[in-house]
Amino acid sequence: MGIMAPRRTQALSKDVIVKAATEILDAEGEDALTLKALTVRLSTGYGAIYHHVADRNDLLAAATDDVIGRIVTGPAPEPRQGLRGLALGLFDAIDAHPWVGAQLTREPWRPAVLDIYESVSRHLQALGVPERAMSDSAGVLVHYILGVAGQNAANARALAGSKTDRSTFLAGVAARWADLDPARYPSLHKAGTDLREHDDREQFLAGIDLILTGIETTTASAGDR
Amino acid sequence: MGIMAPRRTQALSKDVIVKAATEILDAEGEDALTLKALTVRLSTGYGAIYHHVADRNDLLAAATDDVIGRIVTGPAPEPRQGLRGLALGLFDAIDAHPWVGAQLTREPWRPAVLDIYESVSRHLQALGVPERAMSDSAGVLVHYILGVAGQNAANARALAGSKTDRSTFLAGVAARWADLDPARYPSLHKAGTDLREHDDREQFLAGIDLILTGIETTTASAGDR
DNA sequence: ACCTGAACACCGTTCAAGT
DNA sequence: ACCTGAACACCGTTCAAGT
Repeated sequence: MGIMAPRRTQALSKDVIVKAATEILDAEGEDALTLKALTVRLSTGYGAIYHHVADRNDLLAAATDDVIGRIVTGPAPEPRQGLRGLALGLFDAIDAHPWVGAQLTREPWRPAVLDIYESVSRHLQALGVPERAMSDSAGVLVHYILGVAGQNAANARALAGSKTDRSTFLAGVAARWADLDPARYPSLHKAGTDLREHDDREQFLAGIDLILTGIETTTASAGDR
Repeated sequence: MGIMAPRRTQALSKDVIVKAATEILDAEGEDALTLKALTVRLSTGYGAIYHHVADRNDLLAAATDDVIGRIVTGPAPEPRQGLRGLALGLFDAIDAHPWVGAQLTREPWRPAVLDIYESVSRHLQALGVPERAMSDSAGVLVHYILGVAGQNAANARALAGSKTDRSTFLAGVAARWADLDPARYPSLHKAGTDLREHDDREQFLAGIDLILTGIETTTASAGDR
């Protein structure tokens, strides 16, 4: 309740800024993260932020690295379960912070994606995938994970406006598929009518399993190439 | 060479606008597509464009639907080759128009992604994938394709600024991986030193094959579930 | 070194006015 | 119906000036 202009009590730092940005992103979505909103939340000026952070994109990337860095794990006792655990951890993190999904596909050379690739590679190694098959195997898994991440981000963006929750949203997608012209989209039309309940977390894991089976089958039968 | 203000000779239409937008996107990248740039290129005003098009995003989506709609194919004589052909067609299209890759992950309920999903489903059906495995199988393939699409878009964005071409860019990525701290990123470090020449088109196809093998192995051994 | 905030150079979108 | 372009409401970023 002083009379003077309220100077910040907590010293500004990149960490503090990234944390504030993360809170805005989680609460209000990607578009809500404006420099203006940050200055208000941190009761500071634009220059103070730019003193610690290169630009808005640097901020998004740093926040993404933070989230992913917490998920990525070392090798687990049982390799296949370890890989499934890593995949689910990433899925849940991206589900909780959908803006991460968008950012991952935007700057794939930043630590976040490197951490994912590295962690996937280690699990594959523990699984006994031979050296020569590593790059293709890790590649397909990482691309799949990033693909799902992007979809989750898109869904969240669509969800942000409306008031519907996730399961009714997915049911709405199924309903829209069912409404599609059966002549042009026969498979989707059928899928839409079949697919009343759609658990995309389970489907994500089913995809991981399909890919792992493909890797195992291929490397087991190609010992003599 | 008339004296009067040069009224447009060609009538404006959504098609004409989308075509102009595509040319700008291909030539100068995603950021270059501004409404201002469009009015200049079409020698018209903002309102004329908004009369045919809902907003900038509608424009990007329509351009994406155009590109993808030309690629998507019906079933081929040999199903597995047909699927590989579809995948390669999509890869090449996204390689030629990287902004498409970004847009696909942004609005997955638009015709572009529906067409991809539908086409993948048909090929899988021709391949003999049973009904109950369709949604997981098509899902993993589509997510993988969209993941690669997103990466291509990101690479193109990074490439846009610099003058390097694609192969030297990918070599640069490998070099950066090799430079990574071997303690924190042992797998990536090793991959970077190994991976001198990296053909991502070939790796994309290898991923498709791994997934197809996984689908075939899984559905073949699960006849009794 | 760290911070402030007015100013700058851009956006997408609207809308009263024209043909 | 179709088009024009000034005006509006926003952006991210810079920078001279302060402490």
